[in-house]
Amino acid sequence: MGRPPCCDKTGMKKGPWTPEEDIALVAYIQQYGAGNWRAVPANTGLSRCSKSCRLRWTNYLRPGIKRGNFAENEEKMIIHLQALLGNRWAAIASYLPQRTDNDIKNYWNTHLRKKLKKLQTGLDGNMNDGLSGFQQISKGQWEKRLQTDIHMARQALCDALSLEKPNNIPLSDSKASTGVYPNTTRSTQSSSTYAWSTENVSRLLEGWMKTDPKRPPQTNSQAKNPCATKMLSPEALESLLTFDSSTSDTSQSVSFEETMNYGSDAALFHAESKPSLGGPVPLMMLERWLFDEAVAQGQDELMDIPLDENNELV
DNA sequence: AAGTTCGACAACCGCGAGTCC
DNA sequence: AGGACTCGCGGTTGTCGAACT
Repeated sequence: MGRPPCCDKTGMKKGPWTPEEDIALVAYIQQYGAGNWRAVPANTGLSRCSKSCRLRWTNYLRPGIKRGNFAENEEKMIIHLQALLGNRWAAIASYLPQRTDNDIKNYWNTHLRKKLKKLQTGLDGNMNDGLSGFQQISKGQWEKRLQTDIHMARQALCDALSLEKPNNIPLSDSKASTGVYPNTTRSTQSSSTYAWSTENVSRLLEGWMKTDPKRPPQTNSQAKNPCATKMLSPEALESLLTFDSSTSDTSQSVSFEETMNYGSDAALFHAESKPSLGGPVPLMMLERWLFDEAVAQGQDELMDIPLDENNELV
């Protein structure tokens, strides 16, 4: 007997999600929390596979995620982490707040891989060190890095458990609470309108997380998924349907520091999808470690990849 | 202007790990 | 102990607009 399908595929809708579907999903998760995905299609009336619902939530609707507009430091982090961890996108994403593994994976495949290939070609023309040398990390160095990685993960977990709040990093400004994240993707595509709607759903969720002073008792799933503590109000639903993208600042960019300083609720959401490290990782420490490692190996070329104002290789 | 190719991203698929009974 | 089930991850494909011919 083969493995049964995760859900009955017959009659299941595929392809891009509509705003109505998103709203239905968000409303359900607001009420019952994320989890038990198998029950989601039945309870929401969505003709979507449970896996599709989970993916949609974790990658796009979940509050606290940022999309597109990778900062220079984020780019460098991804490059280093990819060299260190390989294509373990979930692990890489755990070091980058607000970024999903899918987003990082796509960014790597569409941007960074090409850049590095280009760079590597250029370096190979000169000598056999640089990037190629960076990738030829000895076994001992890999083990050392792995040990450090584990140590840091453990440290982060201890920190997270010892703190009253999951994240003691204060909000640097009102961006997170107001949800004014930079518009990032598909600005030129027809689906950009809907991309805005998706972001708005996420924004609204963030807003509720921060403004609702009282939280009902948590169920088991809610304990794992803080988002379950809010209900979708009619006003919110209305705003979802009438969202005007012109109200958002598309030109605004978020610095790496701002990226680090996401709010506590966002951190909760973030931890939801990235539980492996027990919460936000001390990124500055990690970054410093990565930088130091590269420098120690005399392979800091990567850190000095010339980038123009658009974070493009020059 | 129409057709083709390319690029970017959303979404799907299959598999493995973990959990529950 | 082991089968059923759920979830998460990584690779891959599909879709659509932009750029090019």
